[in-house]
Amino acid sequence: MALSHALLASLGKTPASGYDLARRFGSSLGYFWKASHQQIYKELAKLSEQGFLDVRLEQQSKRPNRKIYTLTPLGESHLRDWLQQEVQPAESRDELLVKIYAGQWTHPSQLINELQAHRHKHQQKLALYQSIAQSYFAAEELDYSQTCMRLTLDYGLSYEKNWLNWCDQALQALAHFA
Amino acid sequence: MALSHALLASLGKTPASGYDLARRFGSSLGYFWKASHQQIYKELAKLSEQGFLDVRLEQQSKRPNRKIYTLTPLGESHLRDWLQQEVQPAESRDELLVKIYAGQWTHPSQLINELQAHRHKHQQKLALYQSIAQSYFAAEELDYSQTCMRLTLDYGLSYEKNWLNWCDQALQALAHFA
DNA sequence: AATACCATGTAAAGAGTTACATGATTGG
DNA sequence: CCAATCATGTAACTCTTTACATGGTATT
Repeated sequence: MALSHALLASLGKTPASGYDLARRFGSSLGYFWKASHQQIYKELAKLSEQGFLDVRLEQQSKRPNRKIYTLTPLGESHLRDWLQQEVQPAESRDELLVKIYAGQWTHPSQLINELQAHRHKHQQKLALYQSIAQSYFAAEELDYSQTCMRLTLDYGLSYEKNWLNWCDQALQALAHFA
Repeated sequence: MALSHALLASLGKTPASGYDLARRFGSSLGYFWKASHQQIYKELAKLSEQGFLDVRLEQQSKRPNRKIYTLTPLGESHLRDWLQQEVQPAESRDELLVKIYAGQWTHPSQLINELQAHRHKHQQKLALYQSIAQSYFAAEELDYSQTCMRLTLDYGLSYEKNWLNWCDQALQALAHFA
């Protein structure tokens, strides 16, 4: 399970609460992993039970209290162990492509509408990633750790660009039948 | 759940057994969806129970008997209904990128090795898709249905090319630190 | 003689989604 | 006043993976 490893890796950078982590999945971690808060809270409980994380309660006055999680040495070595095991390329599961595959059962205009909606969403993600690239990676010289971060963002950028190109290609091809 | 829709769509093209369908997930359907035979057999049982599929036993002499599934009119309308509901872009979950993200806990050479292994696998998938493109879509003029098929393959092609490019970029960037 | 292919499944565990639940504070 | 943000969870359900199970035929 890689959600646990994503959490350990993220907490290895900076201690955080479940809420913080959920927000990280909306930004940096979000380029390549998705997790809901329900999943995160459950997984954090499990990881601290296993001794991979320490928990500390942070009292707050005008806001709900927070549980701050920190990576333990045991958690760190667990993460290192995982890094040495080979992983397989991710398998894709894409509903839009199932729809295109099933295109014969619907009218081209139906597919065109949906492609346009998807194109728009990918466009927005791309714009977001581009603004992040500008604000966080403006420096010329990046160290090893920054390079790693930059590469995950680059993946997100190229992934969204690729989608945009494919959507355009698909829209053009389907226009002949609409 | 889109596995069921992928199965209905595929059976809408040609009736098939669970075994056949599992092989389709290794080729055409495999560009965008993944399913194991265990999942497929279970789902087929459920879909025929719901009246979306008909089953017929095909006796064989020197091989195990086969159950051939066919799309029913009810299954067809169920598929059409689904096609009209908007779907969201797929969320990615990629373990390799989690590893890059966690790069600070390991040596660059570790990441480089893994990137090379992934690059090789994507290269092989690309070669496979390219050979399929040549043998199945050689004709200039494609009808609507063929265009849909072609588009799903094109997605697979661009997806793998995108991965190769990113792997090369990542390998180059990490070479400075190895 | 060993491996791969054909062809079907069951069972258990793990991962992920959706719905429900609470309650104060801040901004428009 | 309404919506969003902060902050944590539980419960039920669905989907996916992994392990187990069987047994004949064809190929190297």
